[in-house]
This record gives sequence, C-alpha cells and structure tokens, in this order.
Amino acid sequence: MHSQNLINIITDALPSLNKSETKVANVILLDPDGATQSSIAALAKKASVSEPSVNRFCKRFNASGFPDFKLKLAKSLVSGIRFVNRNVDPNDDVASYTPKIIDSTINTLAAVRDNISYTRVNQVVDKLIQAKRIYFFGLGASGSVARDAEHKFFRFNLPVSSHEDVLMQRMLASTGGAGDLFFIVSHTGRTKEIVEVAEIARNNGSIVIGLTAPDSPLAAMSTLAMDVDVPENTDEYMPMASRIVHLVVLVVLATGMTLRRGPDFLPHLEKIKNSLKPTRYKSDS
Amino acid sequence: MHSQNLINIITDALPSLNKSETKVANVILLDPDGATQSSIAALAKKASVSEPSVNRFCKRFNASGFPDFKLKLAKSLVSGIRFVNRNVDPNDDVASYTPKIIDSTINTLAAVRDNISYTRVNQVVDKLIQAKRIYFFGLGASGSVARDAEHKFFRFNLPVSSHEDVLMQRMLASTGGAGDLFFIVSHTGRTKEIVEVAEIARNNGSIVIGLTAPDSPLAAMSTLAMDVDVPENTDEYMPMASRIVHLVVLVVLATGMTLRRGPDFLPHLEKIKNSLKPTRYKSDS
DNA sequence: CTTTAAAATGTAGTAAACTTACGTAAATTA
DNA sequence: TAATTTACGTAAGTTTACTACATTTTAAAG
Repeated sequence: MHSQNLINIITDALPSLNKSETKVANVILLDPDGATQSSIAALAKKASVSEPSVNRFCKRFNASGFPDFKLKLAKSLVSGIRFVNRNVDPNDDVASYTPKIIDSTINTLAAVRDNISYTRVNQVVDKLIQAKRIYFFGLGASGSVARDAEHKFFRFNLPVSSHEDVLMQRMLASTGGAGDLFFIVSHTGRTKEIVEVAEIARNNGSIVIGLTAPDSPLAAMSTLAMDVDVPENTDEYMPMASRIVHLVVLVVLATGMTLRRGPDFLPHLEKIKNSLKPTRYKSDS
Repeated sequence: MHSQNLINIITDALPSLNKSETKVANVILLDPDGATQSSIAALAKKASVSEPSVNRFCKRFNASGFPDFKLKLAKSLVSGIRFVNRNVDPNDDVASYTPKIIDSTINTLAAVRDNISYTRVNQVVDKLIQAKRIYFFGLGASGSVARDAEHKFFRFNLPVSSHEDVLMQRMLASTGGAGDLFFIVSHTGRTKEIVEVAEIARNNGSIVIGLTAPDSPLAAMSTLAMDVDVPENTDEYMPMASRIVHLVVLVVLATGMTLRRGPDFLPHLEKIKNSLKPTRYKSDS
C-alpha cells in the first residue's frame, strides 16, 4: 500500500504509461523539485516531448493542468515526507541509506499520527492516572522500551518499575491485584510468554494495557489495548520502526498524564530536572 | 521563534505591511489553500488591489513571482509537517497534544536527516566494523538506548554488551584496550561520570564513539563523535526527542554495518529472525 | 499651509506560459 | 492490409503574469 504521495503515485503508474508519458515521468522523478520550478516548455524540452504531452501527463494524474500539477508535486516534496518507500538497496552508500532510513521512520510516524485513536489514548491515560502502581514489561527489543517508559513515568511520583525477565514478570503478575497496572509492550503481540503474563495479571484483577499490534493475542488479552498499526517492514536491511513508534506513543501518554495532573505538578518536574545539574559539566553558553 | 512556514512568516510580518499588502495578506491567510489555486487576477480582485500589488507582495516574501509564491505557500500547507512549533499547551486535549508531539518528533528527525554528516556515519561504521568487542554505555534515559543498541548489534556475531551502571562502566573502561570499542550515549554529553568513563577508556587505548551533542565534553573526549544536533526542547510538557534521534542513528549505523558485511551475511540475520518463531502464536494471516 | 520628495498604488502594454483544437503518425485489431 | 483506435505534435488562441511608467498618496521641509 503506497501513500497518496504524488511521487509514489507516479512511480507506481510508471509501467502503465506510454512512451512520451514515461519520458515526462522520468524527468520529473529525476528532479521533482526542479520540475516544480520549470515551465511547461522547459520540461517538455528536457523530456523531448511536446508541451501538450506534458499537459496530458498532468491531467492523467488528476491535475487540472500543469500549474496545478506543479502545486501538487510541490506538496509531495515538503521536507518530511519524501520518496521513501524505496527500500535500502545492497548497493546503497551512506548518502542513500541514511535519508532512506530516516524518511521511512518519518513516514511511519506520520501514519501513526493519522491513525492513532485519540479516544483510546484518553482511556489509557485514564487508567494510568488511576493506577496505584505501574509495571512496564517487555521482552527483547521491547524490553528497552519498557525500561525507557520506567524512566519517563517515575517522575509522576508513583511506584513504577520495568522488567525484562519473564520469570520476574510472571511472579509480579501473579501477585498483583486491583490498583496495579501492567503495561505490556510487544511489537507483534504474539509472543506466548508475554501473552501468558498478561493473562495471569488479568486473572488477578489487575489492569493490563498492551502497547502492541491491533488484533493480536496480546491486544485481545488486554483490558485496554493501546494498539498502533506499524507496517511490517519486509526489507531485510531496514529494521522495524516499531520501537520508535512505541517510544513516541509513550511520550504521548506521559504528556497526557502530565496535563491531567495540572499545572501544580510542574514544580515537581522542575525539581527532578534540577537534581541532575550537579552531575553535569557547565555549559559554556 | 516561528518556523519557516510561510504562513507564520506572513502572520509575523503583518504589522509591518502597508495598506494594500495587508489586504493581500488577509485574503491569503483567510484561505491559503484557495490562494494557491487562484490566478493573480482573482486574488487581486478579492483583495481589492491591483495585480502588481499582489506581485510585489510575493516578491517581498522572497518569491521570484506569483507562481513561485503559490508553490511555497502550497508547501506550507502540506499535512506532512504541520504548523507544529507550537508547544503543547496546558489546555490542550488529546486531539491537540497527540499530533503536536508526533509532528514535533517528525520535525526533529527531518532536521537530523538534513544535517547528519554522512562522512561521520561512514567513519563510525568503519570503527564498528573493525572492533573486536563493543560496549554500549548510557545513563538514565540513554541507558535504554544503550540497551536497545545491544539488541541491534549482537546480531553481528560480535561480543556486545550494554551497561547502565557507572561502576561497571568504569571497570570495563579500565580493563579495555586495543580492539575494544566503547559506544557512549549521552544527550547532553556533559554528565561528568560518563565523560570520565570515556577518558579512562581512551587512556587505555580503546576506541570511544560518543553519540552525543556536538561540542560537548563527551564529543571532545571521543575518538570519533557521532554528534547530532537535537534542538533542546524548552517546553515543559514536551520531553526531549533525543532518545528517538539516538535510536534512529543507531539504526543507521547498524544498517551501515549490515551493508558492509555484504549479502553473505543475510542468511545469518534470517536465522536469528527464525529462532524467535517458536515463541510466537501463529499469525492468522 | 504649501511645496517637494518619496513611497505606495494603479494602468496599460507586453511577454511568457498554458491550453485547446486539430491533424498526422503510430499502433492495434480484424 | 485496411480500419480503427490511440498516441503525439503543430500551431493558434487564451490566459496569466510581469514590466515600465503614470498617478496618487503620504510624509517632510520650508
């Protein structure tokens, strides 16, 4: 599934284009930004086709004409959401793979922004606010996300801990009860161990929040699933962006909590910030 | 400080505009998207000014003319990177703060993409490839980044470990030597403890890579500083994006390493992936 | 309050850019 | 191979935007 980005649309349509349209497409794809700044005549010349061919090309892509097409193309080029969707290639050099990876991350985040359920965020914040105690669980890569969450949430003056060890998780889940919240991070939501932990926690009357994929066993097992749809990355070279998405979602949740706590809570945060000052070299600025 | 978003620039300049320019500005600000689709004549009429006035207005804002202005305006309207730069407000609700946070993260990543030094990435990958052993160090929030890095890099069939404990870090740094690489993560690069660890490691002949702020003590102490400039976030409510940036940079470095290893290395990665399968519930798809 | 200079705005003409209509060539199908 | 469709280009027409210049307005100085 490609984005509605005009450049991607053109790339996708490439095989179905006829000769002169292909020529035009190639010139545009080669230097999209340049294309937005040229006149129809200049572009036609570059592509070795006639001006009307360029015009027809534009109309083919749902533009009213060439200027309108340029406008839409310009929108596709805004820093932030670029080509991407091209996977990292074994022959890529730094200058190729670096922006590809970052762009791909950006695209994923943009998708999350457009799809995340505000209602759900609110509900989860509700639960977090009400919790007497929060445990963050994760295995493998999600373990470090859980760890990071602990760092974020301890600031709320709550008993918070994170655990990456299954046995520890099982024990804690089985000793928990009302007032305890188990926040379980898992990209796939299909790791047996972690789903079992979720089950144990729920059976003991704890709240379980799963930061995971929609429709996964973990989501089903959760009291409330903070589900985010992170497109599986099929590319061998491009590791999953899910960790980053999870981190950002946690920032969102933490912010939600801070706001709920109200302005009286800010001095407390300030105190924590200041407590670190003596450990640092002074900045020269 | 407003962004370079054209709409913001116009809003900011509003007080310094003269009569007809103000008229034009108002019409544009009222319906920017409509403005991108009108001709200079239509816009002039709407604003009750002459066409050259509109043209002069455009040039005042560093456009070469009206079409160029429309192009720039269109770019400002894209949903990819939005207004943002507006901080989270204490009165924000979910629907406000969620996109703000994600957009701000996206903006930060876009800035990193445009500023990161490819040469430096390459140099760091060189060092990583040559290392016989890699240690990832971090304190506090950077600890989970280090942890995450360990997860990424162990796949390279190298002795890799991560440590969040200062004493452990000091001991390892002092026992290290040639062939050892200490990869130290620190947002500020000014935490005394961690700079000292870096110093110890270097004095013992190890390679030190600092994933940190440019011109920081840690960067200075590093053999090679993988420095990224993450704008300090002054907003009380918006936590630092540096962790996310660091994670992405680590993905970039890991990708760089994978590519250097060449295609023969892919089966190894595949093996690791498959090793997790038995731990998961089967997907229904 | 008038005069003068400077700035702001508009008019009109011109050049450039874009689009349309139409005709020819190429490709496809029967 | 002829007929039909599709692709493409030419040339004319239309819109659009820009420039040079004229007029008005505003501000400053006498």
